[in-house]
Amino acid sequence: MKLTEAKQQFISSWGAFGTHWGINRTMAQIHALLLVSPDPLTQDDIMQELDISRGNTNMNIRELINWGLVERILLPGERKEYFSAEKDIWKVVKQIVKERKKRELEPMLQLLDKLEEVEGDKRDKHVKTFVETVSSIKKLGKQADKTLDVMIKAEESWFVGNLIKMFK
Amino acid sequence: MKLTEAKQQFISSWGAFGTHWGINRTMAQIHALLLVSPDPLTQDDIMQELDISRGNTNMNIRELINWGLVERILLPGERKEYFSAEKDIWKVVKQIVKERKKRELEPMLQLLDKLEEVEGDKRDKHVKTFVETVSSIKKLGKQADKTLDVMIKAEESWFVGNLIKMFK
DNA sequence: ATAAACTTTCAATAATTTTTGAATTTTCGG
DNA sequence: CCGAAAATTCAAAAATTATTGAAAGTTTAT
Repeated sequence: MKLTEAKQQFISSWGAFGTHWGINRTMAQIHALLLVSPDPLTQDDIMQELDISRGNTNMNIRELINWGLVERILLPGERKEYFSAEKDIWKVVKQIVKERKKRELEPMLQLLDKLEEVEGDKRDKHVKTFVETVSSIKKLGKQADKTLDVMIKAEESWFVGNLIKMFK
Repeated sequence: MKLTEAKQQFISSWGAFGTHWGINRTMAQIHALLLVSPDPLTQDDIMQELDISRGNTNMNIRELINWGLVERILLPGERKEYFSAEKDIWKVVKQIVKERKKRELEPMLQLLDKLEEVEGDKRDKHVKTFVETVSSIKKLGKQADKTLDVMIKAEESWFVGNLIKMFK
């Protein structure tokens, strides 16, 4: 397979992958393109490669920057902004985990804390099932939260090493 | 907070949560409703509680059954089908992990295997960056795949116990 | 201060996804 | 086997989400 074709496939399937994870196709595609580009690209480069509009490109680059996955690079003597993606995949994964934890897991745990305190007689099976369900989700969620905290701080080698030990 | 309100909030936020994970709102809401219902519900019960159409209800129940999160229950002497969700959250998580691994991670790893073999001179920085990116994603993906396999087979107590040890 | 180069915004439009509900098919007690 | 009850299908409609592109805003070199 030629590089051009391989690149296309990578970008397109990274995009499809993204949509299964609540990330929009274009954002994932821009990320993929930057991941396999040896040098930083401009907004125009990206527009051209992916054949998308200026506004769309701009919006999604900004979103990638918000997620901490892409950085803006200013080359001395150049007017244009360049963009480059973090290439260390472990860092990328940690960054994504960190953001999703903050945006999704933490608010969910807060809500569950509130919901657990529902009024009503625990002998009523509706109340009982509700509280039990909420509590058990909360319990697992809290554990996940702690685990992810450790992961976010960990070096890849340390983390993988420990996982391997665990499975022996 | 009253049970009715708490239930509403739980269902609605579980639905919103789902949409961040590529699951449609209604499917997640039906799941949430069944999770907090002490007894199995019929299609009509679900339609009524969530105020959605028959077709929609049917489609999403079937999808939940495909995911292995809900089971069909036939009560003796009853014509109607009843539905019930697995209440053990650890089992639910394992089931979701299992399905997503099969549907998303495994195909991605297969693709990366192919893309890694791209033709071209490794001294060309475009080729080099492409191969390096693909390889490092593949490496991490394979590790994740193994870890998830262990998790899928594990008992909650064993798994959590080991995680705690790891963080000491 | 100006103008060219570049970035950002956002209302309109397009594409995609979800939902509806009526029609069809299946199931099962009698 | 019949008929009513329940389940399923699917084309059309609605809702949601993504994309465009032109206009407005910024920045920088001179």
